[in-house]
Formats: sequence, C-alpha cells, structure tokens
Amino acid sequence: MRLTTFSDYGLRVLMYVGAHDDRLATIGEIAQAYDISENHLMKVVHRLAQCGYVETARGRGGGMRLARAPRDINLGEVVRRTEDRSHLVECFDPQTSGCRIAPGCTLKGLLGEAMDAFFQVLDSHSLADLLVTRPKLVKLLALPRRGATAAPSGGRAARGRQRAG
Amino acid sequence: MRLTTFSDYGLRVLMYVGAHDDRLATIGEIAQAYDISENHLMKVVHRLAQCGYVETARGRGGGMRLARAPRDINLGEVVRRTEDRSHLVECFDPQTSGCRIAPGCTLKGLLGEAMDAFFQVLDSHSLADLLVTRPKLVKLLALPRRGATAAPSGGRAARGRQRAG
DNA sequence: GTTAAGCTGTATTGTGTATACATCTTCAAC
DNA sequence: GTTGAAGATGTATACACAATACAGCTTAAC
Ligand code: SF4
Ligand code: SF4
Repeated sequence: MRLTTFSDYGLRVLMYVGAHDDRLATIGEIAQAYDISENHLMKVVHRLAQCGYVETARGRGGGMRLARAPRDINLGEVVRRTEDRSHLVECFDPQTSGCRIAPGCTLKGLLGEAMDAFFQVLDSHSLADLLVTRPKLVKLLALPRRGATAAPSGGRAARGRQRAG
Repeated sequence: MRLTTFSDYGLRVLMYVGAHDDRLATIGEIAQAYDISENHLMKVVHRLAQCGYVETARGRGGGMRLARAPRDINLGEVVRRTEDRSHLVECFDPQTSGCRIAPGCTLKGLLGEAMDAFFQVLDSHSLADLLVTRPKLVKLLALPRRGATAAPSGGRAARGRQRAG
C-alpha cells in the first residue's frame, strides 16, 4: 500500500506554488527546493496543468501559478487524478480480472469500502488545509541544499550549450 | 495505491482453508484452485503460519488448517502483517525520509489519517465475514480450470524426477 | 536573434514484486 | 527402513512499472 511519488510530487508542487502565490514559480526552482528530478517534475506539472490546477506560462519570465483558490483544490481529487493505476487488487481492474472467486468474493466489496474511507478523508480537505503552516513551509523550502551554489551538476543548467558540442 | 498480490493471496488462502475446514488443504491444491504460482503461494502460506493464522503439517497426508476460529482472524491485522512495505510516501519511512518539508508538512498527518480510516474498515471485519458466501466459494473453487486434467505443465508435479535427470 | 522558460516524446535506469528453480527436511504409509 | 508426498528454505531470474535522463521543439520576453 503506497502512493506513487508522482502523486506526492504533485501535492508538493501545489504546496510550493500555493505558498508562493505572489509570483510565478518555475519548475527548476521547485525541483531545486525539494532536491528532486527536474525532468520528472516537469511531467508532474504538465499533469497538474491538464487537470486545471495550475496555469503555466512559457517563455522567458514564465512559470506557473495556481489556477484556482487553494480552498477549491480538493486533495482527494488531486490524488485520484495523479494516481492512475488505482486498483487495489486485480479484480478491481475489469481488464485483468482473472480471480476465480470474484463473483462470490465478499472481500472485494470490503476493500472497496476501505478505499472509499481512505479517500473520504482526503476528500474532506483542500490545499488550503496544507497551507496553514505556510510560513514554516516557506522557510523550509528556502533552506540551502547540497550543491546549491556549487556546480550545477546536471539538470538542465547546461542546456543549449550541448547543441554546439 | 495498491496492495501486493502477496497480501491478496494470503487472504485467498485463508478463505480457501476456512471454506474447507473439514480436512487439511495442501498448497498444491490451493494453487490449482486459484490457478496461481505454487511456489509463490508456498511463501505466502509460510508467512501465514508464522503469524499463527494457519497450522501446517509436513509429510505425506500433510497440509494446513486454520489455527484459530475465523471470527478471531482480523482482516486488518492480516493485511498489515502481509504487506510489509506499508509506507504510503517516503516520509513515513524513518530511513528514507528525505523530504525537505517533512517537519512542517500537514499532508503527512492527513495521509496518516486516511490510512487509518482504510484499516479501520478492515479492522472491523474478520475472516468469518468473508465466509458468509461459503457455499458459493466452494463451488467456484471447484470449477475445472485450464489444463485441469491434462498435462501438469510445470508446477511441482514432476518433482523428484528431475533429480535423476 | 538570443535566451529562458515550458512542451513533448523516447530511452534508460532502478526498484520491488512475482515467479521459478533447487535442495533440504519431515512424516506417514507401505 | 525405504519411499514418496508434503512443507521449509534459500537463491536466482523475470517482469512490471515507476522514476529518471536525454534530446529536441516551441513560445515569449528582452
Ligand atoms: S480474492 Fe476477492 S478481492 Fe482478491 S482478487 Fe479475488 S475477488 Fe478480488
Ligand atoms: S510532502 Fe509531506 S507527505 Fe509528501 S513526503 Fe514530504 S512530508 Fe511526506
């Protein structure tokens, strides 16, 4: 029982952007703040944009901001839409359903109930609830990280140069 | 968000054994009934025995039976003890905790709540609840499966022969 | 027209689960 | 007391999928 880091990254992005709503935030900046892969994060952001949680702006000076008020971003919905393979066991997926006792299995319904209970908790909260500790978040996200001022060490810092090589 | 099939197999075994409590059930028999890997199932059964859910008997005429009454086998407990990597996100594991905002993250607690809600549903049910459809289960498990009477096709059917080869 | 940003698609890596294989141990039947 | 059917155990492989990396394109500000 675990969520994909994809989903967690999605929520992290929303927290970051929500905590810095005075300006546009870039993917590179967020990746550095959390010290995670910029490339992966780009796909996460893309998904968030698809779902209408953030608005992105291309080009110089671009970045992203929340497309809705934090209060209107439901956490259960976010997780549901970032976690695509959300079938607890094989019988939950009509395609894979090969379990022989599925027609008479009480467990199936029970697991469904449990999952509902899980999401009910998330459904009753919004991004706004994650921002109550906003000052603390801002502070934690601003802390220096390994290699902060040193060599860029990968990422896309050296992009554009490579074309010449 | 998904459970390991290891856990699901564990529950399947308990249902099988619980539905056939008039005799000992063998691993091979259960593997055939569900049409799943006998080798994998062996490890599952081993774990169930470790946890004290089933009693196993080696040797000819051996097999397994429930070590407790179905009413005393709690489903939440079973899942918790068969699902070992049960940290929803990285910060739930003290070892891996590398998330920079963990000290000020409200999401962490929220996910914990959601997980509790999930298990609360399972905690309030026992194996006995899965056996209410017992006649149906017995019938489904007895249905012929592909290759039932034909060639054994692997498994451990031909074991012992191989030593000679 | 150069540069900083996001967009897109593909390829590679990595992790963890599921499965297979091989061998050993036990026990009951014969 | 030998044999064979069962479980016990350890290792190795296969597979699925998530995570990451790479490469190039597009857009917009300066
Ligand atoms: S045992 Fe029940 S819950 Fe598990 S896969 Fe089969 S039908 Fe689904
Ligand atoms: S963002 Fe919060 S929930 Fe996710 S890993 Fe970090 S501390 Fe845990």
